[in-house]
Amino acid sequence: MGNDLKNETSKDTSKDGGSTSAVETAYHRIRHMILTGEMRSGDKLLENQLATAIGVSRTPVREALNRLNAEGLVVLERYRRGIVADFSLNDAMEIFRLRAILEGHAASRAATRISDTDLLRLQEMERVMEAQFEELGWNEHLEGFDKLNSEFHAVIAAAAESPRLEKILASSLELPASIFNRYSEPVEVRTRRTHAQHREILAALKAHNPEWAQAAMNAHLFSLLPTASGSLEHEEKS
Amino acid sequence: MGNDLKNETSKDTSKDGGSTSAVETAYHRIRHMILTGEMRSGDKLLENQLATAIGVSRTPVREALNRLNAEGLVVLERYRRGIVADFSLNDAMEIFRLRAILEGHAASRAATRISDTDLLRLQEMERVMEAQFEELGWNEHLEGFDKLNSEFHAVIAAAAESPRLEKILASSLELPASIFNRYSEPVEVRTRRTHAQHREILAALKAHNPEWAQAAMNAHLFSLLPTASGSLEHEEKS
DNA sequence: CGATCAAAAAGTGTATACCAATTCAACGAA
DNA sequence: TTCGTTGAATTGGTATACACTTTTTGATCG
Repeated sequence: MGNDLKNETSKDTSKDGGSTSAVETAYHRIRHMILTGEMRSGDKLLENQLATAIGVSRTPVREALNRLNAEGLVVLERYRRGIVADFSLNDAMEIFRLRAILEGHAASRAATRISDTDLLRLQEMERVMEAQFEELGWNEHLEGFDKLNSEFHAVIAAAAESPRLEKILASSLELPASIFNRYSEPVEVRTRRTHAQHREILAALKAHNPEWAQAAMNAHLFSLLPTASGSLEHEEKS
Repeated sequence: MGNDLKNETSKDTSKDGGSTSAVETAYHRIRHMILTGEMRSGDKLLENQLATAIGVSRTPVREALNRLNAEGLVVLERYRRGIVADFSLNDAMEIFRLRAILEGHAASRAATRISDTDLLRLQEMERVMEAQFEELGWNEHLEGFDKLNSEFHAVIAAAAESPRLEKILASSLELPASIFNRYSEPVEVRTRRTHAQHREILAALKAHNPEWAQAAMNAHLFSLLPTASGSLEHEEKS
């Protein structure tokens, strides 16, 4: 299309390409800050401050905050400034309980639907996760692990071919990594077990056995669920 | 600037009272139109037109549309006008499958947590539903039934004491009544069965028996799930 | 010194105007 | 018919203004 510009106002000439919308930018930036722990529970989220920091106006920031509020990562109350949500031990337990139910169901459906190429992708992801762990050790592998792990679960959720299920898992049951690490067992305890469980889930999917896949996924997630015994120490830090 | 217009343009917007925000007003109005079938799948949702119709500005209408989009009732694509979402048979089946899983879990939890006053509320609701049916007959009772039925399920979801579960059920798994009626068995077939199932759920909750409550709720929802006979309609998305 | 309360400051909710990017619809040509 | 083309319509986003509410500040009082 030979589109000749009639009025190149030479204003901002934004280099960001414009392909991603301003809300998307704001949403991902803020979400990332929360999930990685760059922002902590209770931190203030001021619309103007975020807008200038991200480089957009208040409007898309407000939309992003609303989405994050709906997802439970941000608490918004009328006329009050937003704050990063606080996750108690009970919240973490609830999230893992629901994830166990829903991802178990997803694994069950995925077992009879997943493609061979997706199976290979999962296998490769797990291989890389384990290789990084061997190479980097107990703690250094975490940042890469989190990303691959999310992707591993996301591939299974997508293979379930249930768009609402996929959306719920992706948007309503996230927990900031910092919170997860606070309530979970130490890395040393859970890493090897997680890899074994991933391998078992993969085996069940390869066998196209829905019950096995569901059970393996359930076991995996329930094993991550923080124990109720820790209810004594949930008001540790302020 | 004639900033003289207070608020409450011609219509008093019913009994809401003035304390609700403009987004809430817009959200509930549009949502109601979709769920009751006043707007049908594919209908256009123009921001300006909705804004003037509801009596607010574009800004809150946009927020409302975004929320409805996230809930799956509205389809928004960039620069395109919003349309009321279309629900295929597969969509209806998916929704009831997920509701069965999640409301079954909710019923299980509710069985050991529900208060006596909530049990009485449920009993009363069911009594009214059945009385209205006896009085009004097969079709005339529907509009009142839908409301009470939603409330019945909502009370159980709330009694589960799992806020995220409650929110997911309330916001991500709704189906417009018109769609439900299109895909479901005719009223005559399902009404008596529904009342019997409600009574059974109530009995299980009264007995504080989680497994029974879960099974009864599952049976209830699966019995409403449209039959898979017409399995492959293509639902094209591009 | 600390509690209380009212005014000032800060922040959100909404309206409005405006423009760019894109879609939508009507028209005309091959 | 079926294509492009083109102008109108619509959304995405910025900016500004202001009402309403919360939050902070600061003065006053016990």
